[in-house]
Amino acid sequence: MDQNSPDYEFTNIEPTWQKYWDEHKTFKASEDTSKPKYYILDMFPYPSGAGLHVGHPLGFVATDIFARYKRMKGFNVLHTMGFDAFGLPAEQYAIEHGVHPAISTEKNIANMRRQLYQLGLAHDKERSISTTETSFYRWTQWIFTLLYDCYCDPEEQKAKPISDLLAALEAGTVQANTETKKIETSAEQNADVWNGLSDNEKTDFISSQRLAYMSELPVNWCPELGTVLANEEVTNQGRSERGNFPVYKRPLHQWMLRITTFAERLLEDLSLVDWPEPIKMMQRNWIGKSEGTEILFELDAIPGEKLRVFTTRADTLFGATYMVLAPEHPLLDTITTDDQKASVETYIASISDKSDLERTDLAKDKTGIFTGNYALNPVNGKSIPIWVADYVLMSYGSGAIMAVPAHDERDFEFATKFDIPITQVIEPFEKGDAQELPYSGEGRLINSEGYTGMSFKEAGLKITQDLEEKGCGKLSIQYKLRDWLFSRQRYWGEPFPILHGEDGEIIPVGEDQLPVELPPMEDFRPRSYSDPDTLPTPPLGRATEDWTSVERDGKTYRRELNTMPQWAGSCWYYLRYIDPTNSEAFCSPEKEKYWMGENGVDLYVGGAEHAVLHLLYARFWHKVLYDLGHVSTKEPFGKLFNQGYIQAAAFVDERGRYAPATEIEEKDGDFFYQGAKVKREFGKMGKSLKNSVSPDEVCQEYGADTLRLYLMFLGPLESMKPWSSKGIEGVHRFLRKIWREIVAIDGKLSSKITDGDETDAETTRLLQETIKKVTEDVEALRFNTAISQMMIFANHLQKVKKFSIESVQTLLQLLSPFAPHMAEELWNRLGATDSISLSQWPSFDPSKLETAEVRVVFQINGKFRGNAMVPRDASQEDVVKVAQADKRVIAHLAGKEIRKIIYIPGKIINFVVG
RNA sequence: GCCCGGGUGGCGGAAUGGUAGACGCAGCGGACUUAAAAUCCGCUGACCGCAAGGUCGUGAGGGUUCGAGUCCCUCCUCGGGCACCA
Repeated sequence: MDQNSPDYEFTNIEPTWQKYWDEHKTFKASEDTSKPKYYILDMFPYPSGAGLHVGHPLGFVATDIFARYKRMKGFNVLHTMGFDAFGLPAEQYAIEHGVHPAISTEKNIANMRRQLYQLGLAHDKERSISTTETSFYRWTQWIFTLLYDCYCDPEEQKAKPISDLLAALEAGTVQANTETKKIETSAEQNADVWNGLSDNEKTDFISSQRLAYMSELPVNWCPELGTVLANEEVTNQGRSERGNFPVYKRPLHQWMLRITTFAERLLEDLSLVDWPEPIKMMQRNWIGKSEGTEILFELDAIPGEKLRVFTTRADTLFGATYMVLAPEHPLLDTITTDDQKASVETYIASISDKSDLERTDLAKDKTGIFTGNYALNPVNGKSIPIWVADYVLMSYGSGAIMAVPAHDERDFEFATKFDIPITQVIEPFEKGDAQELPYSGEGRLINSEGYTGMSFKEAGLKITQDLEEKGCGKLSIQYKLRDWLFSRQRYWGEPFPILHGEDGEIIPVGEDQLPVELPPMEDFRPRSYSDPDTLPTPPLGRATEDWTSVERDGKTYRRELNTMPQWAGSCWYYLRYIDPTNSEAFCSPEKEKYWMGENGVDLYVGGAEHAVLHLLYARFWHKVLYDLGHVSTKEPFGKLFNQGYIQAAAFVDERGRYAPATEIEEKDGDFFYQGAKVKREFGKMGKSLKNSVSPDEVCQEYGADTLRLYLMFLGPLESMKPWSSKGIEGVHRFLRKIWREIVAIDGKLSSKITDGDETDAETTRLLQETIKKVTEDVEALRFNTAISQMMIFANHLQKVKKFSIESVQTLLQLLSPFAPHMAEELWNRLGATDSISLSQWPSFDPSKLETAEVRVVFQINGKFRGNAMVPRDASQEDVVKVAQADKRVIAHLAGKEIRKIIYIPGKIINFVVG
């Protein structure tokens, strides 16, 4: 394709209109309450050093089209884009390129802004922000102090200020249980317990309730990255998502966010949002709610001490033939008998050396050892041996289980290996169903004394009830979700607004002292280690004394040296778009109410890779802000849409190396690089597969309008599809076709255009159909079929001799969200003085869609045998007559008896024959 | 292993239970041109047939229905998620 085609000069047109929109602030969003609002959002992009490839704009173009459409439909649209520029990827890029992240980040943002600009996106540029700006992260820090100053009220399941808790404790309306670290409510008011506590105990208890807290817990320590990572940032191979380095569990003192207290609401409120079902499912699985029974087992040799387990199958209690403790279980030492002490210690040592990877994936074989001690089954007093095994996890339930080998695959495997008895207590309802053990299905109880014969469901409830009466059991709910590890030992992140006193006192930096700015540091690199036993050292520890040390009321404090993780900024950026320059608040309440409306963000588009991480974290923060009255919706993102990835062909040679996709020659279905045969595969576009296609190249060669159109024409937005530069000619031809129908070779308007109403009936009908189809398709984000329909109409215009200016103006309006530059240019040449982007979306007249005649298909036994035009309101009799006069129908009916006739007016007439 | 989402021409993909393959790419033939590019017209699922037309055809096999790519059951296969969560 020659970019200097004499007719359609997109190289001039596109920059002209981009400048026009800029200068006229065409897409500036303001709080115009006379119009309904529409808030459309793209997932927060990270400004990669590699720049965009054509896969990135897929979602950006989709939201742009939809936003432009909504604007033309009369909505006040908020659509902008900022940059998630803090975090590991940005910092790793800086390290790899030997640049300071502040510099590389700024450069990468500038490049990305340029790339986005040339796509003609209708963003409100004045609302663009970056998480690395102090005016932004001061509010990230502010929200952190809110989390620090809050607890979750167990009754109301609601975040409230710590001062409320203190007041309640002092008034005695709630009690502090210092054992379980739980807030308990009791009938009578009693402040004695609280008043009896020492100051330290009080502080400890309060800390144990804060939504942001410090804790020493086994965390994911990645020595090579020099930082700890959240569970979500560790692959199931036990390596870091970024860099694929080994990760070790180490108990370290870290900041955590108590997201677990919101587990139930995060689960429940999924019903409030319009999200793809698979994403909701992933969140449900991640939260992992499980209803069951908590059972207390007395210990044979240790009176008074009890072992707490959680089970979802209380009905199988009579089948519990052994117990298992997690290796980290606090009672393990107490329980282990003297003769077993040595072997247990050897066992613990053998597994503590293992990484998570070895403990889970590779260790298919169960390991464990007997502790020497026994527990008593509360239903029958039988003693049950207690083992320790690493297949039980300390982090779930109580870190101990009752093992029922007959009805649990894992327990069965373990029992078989260690010769532990297996007692069947459930048999299938239908005898003859899978009798083989382990059987984990439904059934009725056997070998269970008084419960024998009951259905498993009934028995589960009854046993739980009976245990509860005896005080050794109760219904219980467990979640897989863990608290969120929130600190990183890295430089490029938001500093914590926290000060540490010499005596261990922790105080937040006051609101008037925010932001705590990241100190400029030459040496920002993390210390990385190959020895997993080294402790992390945050780079901020090397900042100058005047930053790390702070005076408050005559006391010296040390700043928190960790930084926040990547996810912090993306938890609330959508609220800042609403009021990006506010220096008094993160967002003004009035603007928040207007733009968030009833359901929050009206459309949120992004990849499915954020299904649990970002979306769960952001929902959590939003709920806290909601509880504290800072936002007005329960959920941040009312509707979510996942766009599919764009894949591209990549070519591997014999030695497994990737050859540049641009230099591949194809011959008879085989592919060659420099004469050598290579194999084709498909993968995510990127540097490593050497198959990136930059939007810059495509824009230069075909223009942004063509790229936008092609990205949308490739296939359904939600599905994964391969990029091929071949097909792009098609949509480019379509645009040029429209151009030529409107502009003659001499640059004047085409002589085919007539003034006044459309005179051609078919053009009128097809235009109506096109308005209808495009409107419905855009509304449902089916951009590919909307484009097809416009192609059909353009092909029609080409065939007719004349068409009205009005018809073609309407077409341009339909086209304008997709190819805005060309649409503006032609709209302008047709005489308009205002932007097409501000014109009103065409509506269709259903009555004009109806034709006097309709095509009815003839079928014999459901098989197509012909068709004919009949009057729209033709009766069955009339249609039968027409059909029976058809040659093919006659042939197929010959000698057969008509048993039945099915007539669907305007569609088919079907003869059922014998 | 469990839970989702797919499988339709040479390719990307269209089809409220009602003509499978819209639209586009690629391919073939033609027009225009000194020639090319661009553009336009025609053909293009497979097989049989001069044609009219017929038979088959949406991963495989069964079923429901007058009629199934579409609904139900079983299986194969690709992609994604979770994975000792008691």
